[in-house]
Amino acid sequence: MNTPNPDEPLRAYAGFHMKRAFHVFKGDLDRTLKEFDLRLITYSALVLIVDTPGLRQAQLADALQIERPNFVMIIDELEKRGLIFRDRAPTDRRANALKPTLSGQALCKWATEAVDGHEQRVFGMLTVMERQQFLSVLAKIELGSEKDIT
Amino acid sequence: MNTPNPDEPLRAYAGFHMKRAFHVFKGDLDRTLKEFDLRLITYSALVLIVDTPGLRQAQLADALQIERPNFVMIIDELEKRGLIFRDRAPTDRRANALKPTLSGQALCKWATEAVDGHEQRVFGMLTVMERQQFLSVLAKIELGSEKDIT
DNA sequence: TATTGTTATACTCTATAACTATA
DNA sequence: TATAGTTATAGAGTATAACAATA
Repeated sequence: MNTPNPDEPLRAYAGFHMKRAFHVFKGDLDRTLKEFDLRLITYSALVLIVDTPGLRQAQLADALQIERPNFVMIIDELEKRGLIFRDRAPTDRRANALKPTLSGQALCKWATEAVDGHEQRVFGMLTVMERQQFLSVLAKIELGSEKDIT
Repeated sequence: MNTPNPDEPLRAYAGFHMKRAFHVFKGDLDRTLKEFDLRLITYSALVLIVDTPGLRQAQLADALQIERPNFVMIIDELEKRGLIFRDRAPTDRRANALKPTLSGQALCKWATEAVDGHEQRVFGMLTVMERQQFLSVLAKIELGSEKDIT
């Protein structure tokens, strides 16, 4: 503890490196999505609406792990651009069924191709097996939180 | 793209899972550090000052990858609590040499023990090899950003 | 009474311009 | 003139309380 080592200036604790790696990753992803005037959160919402149309806002916000009030602005943004629209849910007049427009589906497809390119850039130096194992560890960490909520 | 699959509601692109895993990870780490009235960034700064005392603020901010203006408040916070102090650099009266106090060293040690426990919790379900490979991939992603700055 | 979407708000984190004192 | 630390500020991202419409 009290013997600084110039060869190892940063103590190797995971939280620090996880933050830095996420920062690098997000930087490249943000640059990639900026071409389409999307952010990580708006792209995530668009993908989800394209893949599973008809869900209500609360369900989407829950899937994206963001608070409902913050989701309103995100949906506003996508709707103003004509990428998705709020449809009245037939069974519950309080709820909005979120659905993609044709141009929303098209943009989602183009952006996803660019995101594939981004993943090639960021994961390019990894073997296929390293990449799979990395994603599997991410999934395990995500699930780890659920066991805490006892 | 247009065929939603209820079994796979979330398309598996890495950025989304990286964000969620980081969120879970940071949540547990924040809860751990709260015991010591520390945040990830103040803990990181304290560790760095304890391990390599005498560095100036710009060097620390650079190592922590945060902007110099934002680092001032962090140092203020640690100094007010008597965990570190700003010493005048002998060769340059503009610069501050950052050094830990005895109580700063003690708190760093206790907090680090708690952080070790946090890593056991979050990585507990991984094998030693999975954990090593995960950290090695994080390091590779971090380094990936340096090759972009050509 | 509870829930959906919404508004307003506040707090953290991050990024940039500009000042001061030294070099 | 350039740099170290600082101040002020603005923009994201995130979290909570409270309201109207509906269940």
